[in-house]
Amino acid sequence: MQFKPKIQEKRWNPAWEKEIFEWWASQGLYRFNPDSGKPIYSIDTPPPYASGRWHVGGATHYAQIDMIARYKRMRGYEVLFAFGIDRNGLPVEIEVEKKHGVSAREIPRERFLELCREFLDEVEAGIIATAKRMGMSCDFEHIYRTDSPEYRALTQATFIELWRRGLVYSDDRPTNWCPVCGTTIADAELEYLEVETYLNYIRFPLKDGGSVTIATTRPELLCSCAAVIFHPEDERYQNLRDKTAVVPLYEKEVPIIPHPSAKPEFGTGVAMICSYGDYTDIRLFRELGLKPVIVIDAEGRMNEYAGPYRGLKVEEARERIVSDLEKAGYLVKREKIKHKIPSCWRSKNPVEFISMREYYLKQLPFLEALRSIAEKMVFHPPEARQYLLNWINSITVDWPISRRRYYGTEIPLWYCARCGRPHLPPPGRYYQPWREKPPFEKCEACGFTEFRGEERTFDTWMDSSISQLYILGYGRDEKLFKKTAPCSLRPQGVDIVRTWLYYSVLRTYQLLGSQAFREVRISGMGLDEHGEAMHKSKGNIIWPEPIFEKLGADAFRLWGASEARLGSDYRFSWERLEGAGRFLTKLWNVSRFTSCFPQPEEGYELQPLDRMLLAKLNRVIGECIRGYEAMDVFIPAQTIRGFLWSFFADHYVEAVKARAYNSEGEWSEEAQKAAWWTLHTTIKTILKLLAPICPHITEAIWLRVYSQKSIHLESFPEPNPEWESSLEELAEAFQAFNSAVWKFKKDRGLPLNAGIGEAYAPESLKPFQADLKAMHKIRNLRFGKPASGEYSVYGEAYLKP
RNA sequence: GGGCCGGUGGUCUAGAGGCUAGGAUACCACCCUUACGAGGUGGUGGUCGUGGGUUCAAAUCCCACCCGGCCCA
Repeated sequence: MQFKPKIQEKRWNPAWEKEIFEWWASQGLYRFNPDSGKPIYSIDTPPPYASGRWHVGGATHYAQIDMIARYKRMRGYEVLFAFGIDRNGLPVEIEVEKKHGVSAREIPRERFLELCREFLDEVEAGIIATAKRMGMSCDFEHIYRTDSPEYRALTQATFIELWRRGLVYSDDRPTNWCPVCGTTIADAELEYLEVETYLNYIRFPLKDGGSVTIATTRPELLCSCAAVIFHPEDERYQNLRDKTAVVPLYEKEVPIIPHPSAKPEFGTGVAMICSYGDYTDIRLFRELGLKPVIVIDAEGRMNEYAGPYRGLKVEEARERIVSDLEKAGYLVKREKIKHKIPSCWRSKNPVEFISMREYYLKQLPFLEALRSIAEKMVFHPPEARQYLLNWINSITVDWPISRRRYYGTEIPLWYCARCGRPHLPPPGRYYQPWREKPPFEKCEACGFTEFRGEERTFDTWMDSSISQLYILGYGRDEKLFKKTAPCSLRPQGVDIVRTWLYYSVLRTYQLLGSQAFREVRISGMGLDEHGEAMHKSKGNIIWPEPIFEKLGADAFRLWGASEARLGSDYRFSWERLEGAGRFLTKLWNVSRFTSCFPQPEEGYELQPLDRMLLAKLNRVIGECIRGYEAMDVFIPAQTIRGFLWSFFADHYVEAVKARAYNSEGEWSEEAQKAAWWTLHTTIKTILKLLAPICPHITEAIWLRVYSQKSIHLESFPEPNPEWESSLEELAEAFQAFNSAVWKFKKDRGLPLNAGIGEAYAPESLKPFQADLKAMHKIRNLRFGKPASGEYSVYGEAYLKP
């Protein structure tokens, strides 16, 4: 009998991946059908931010999410695997300003928005192309964009709802303000940069005589000093208790208070509390009930409270006041120090804490409820929950949601031009108050008929934090929303737990009183070869496209799955990527070998060797399910690789070859067919187990050998109780015996296909007698230990040439 | 400064009290075997970050420290 492989090509060619993707697309394989009757599994895929392409870390992240989606589909779910593009926010504005050399504040707003849109379209196209090239199975026919009128209308509608419920307020508050960017900065956007500055030692006279020296890096804030603190256990200053200090130059009396926030080792151990030099100041003003005086304006200049320094920039005022203090004899000394100051993440400029009227969304009243929701959601890995809890526990102020920016969702408000009363439009459509006429006739308070449109936009997290509500149809398709909420899965990186995850959980609770997600998957960060995060500014970004060209998307995906346990950071490595590529070659060839043989449906009689393999295969199936259910694709990737390569190919296939070919007719037809059946059953199972991770190559093999229909329409394998067998326990002894024989031949300089005269194998391997004999070409195969004679001994194997 | 995570052959990774610390990759040697040389087989290579402690027994638990990462202040 002649055996010809159905798979003709000797190697897997990654270039075929594109055709396979097209074939899927032409069938609409991944189209979401809410009416299929299957249970719905919804995935709130992170909408990638369209300011730049994906690097390998980003691409890996999305590839892993795709594996989960494909697994869930094979488990019988109707998977809502959304794909959106996040297009709101500051980074896009910065890129556009750079690219066109314009300033958003200086060109007409309409024109600026247009430039942003052009830029976003370009970047978006690149991201989508990459997503498709990776074989992602999201619904590309329904991509959403966070800057679309539909999306922004929903953001605005949710704001209107929260406003009506009294959760939005505007307030004078110390706000992180970047004088360079001219915008408020959310706490989440601050960066702490180390800078060199002077620490100034300033003598404060005491009201009852004597003096105390304080140390400060912000002498220009002297005019806003409201208290002086020392550490309660600092023995040097116990005599200061209940004393009053006099602020130099301003002659203002302030209390001296013992407080643990004072660091005895910093400066003199005595500090002044001003409004506002840093977060400690803000906290203490609140805690001690002090009255703040704001002395810096929006341009970063001193105001009238600074007296003679009015109109000066902060840095100028600092130099001037230091020299004035020196002249007046208050400056004790100056020291150069390095310290970390809160800075604008964009301009790297120190932020000032100034008072601005901004909109806030209440979050403090919800923290307790959010903690209990965090406990209810299932986290993968479980310890990732702590990231969210830590963040919730550290929140002390409400969320500032208004931004003085341009490319974002507009705050839907108009103000009466006479009395200033804010008016909300009805929810439903997208409003741009800065360019539109208000949808009302006259002020409900004073009856005036002219209005001023709000010019500010929302913090972009106001948009992003409703992505899952948007994809589930909230406010747009109530029928769908009823079916799908809460969202099944939020997959995201660990770096945005405190923003995206937290805000989503908060907003959903505020709007619906319920939990946003059933499950949350938190993955680690993709790092470069040296274990460092990839940043444009560092110049260490690795792009995935050359990898797709050279090794293909499947090799990349397999690498991305095999690199680290869920939650751990993973490093890029070409070496290891190539290793993944070699595994695909192995898979291809072992499938090619199997494809030589017919696929019997009956008339086969499983041999012990076959039953051992199937029992092990059961174990592999169980392990893969366990891994996918834990959302940790590392587990199936490693399990499949180890089984297919180190056991199936190296041991089972080598052993069963003789029986499968049966060229001497030594085996019965039933035994030969059993080899064929087992080979095909194993390959089919492995292909399905691996299909979520390597969707292209498994499809290519599937279509060549097993079916006209896509493998991705198959059900995921389940362990088969009939395959359970105690023969599985013999696997190790079987491998050990094979290794012994191979080593024996190697030691004697014999080729592996050389014959052996006589061999003793462990008694337990007797069931495999015929296969072992043929596999190693042993003329006399016995079991147990030889009574006498000269043998080479390898463990439990006794061998004679 | 705080929290969390990590440190295992040259490189990467598994192991969460008890088999000879498993695997990948690289390296070396051998084998051109009726799927695969982009193969196969075998092998060299480890003070499990450092120092203490608990235990009959520690890579694993505890303490301190060092290094790296992420997040926060």
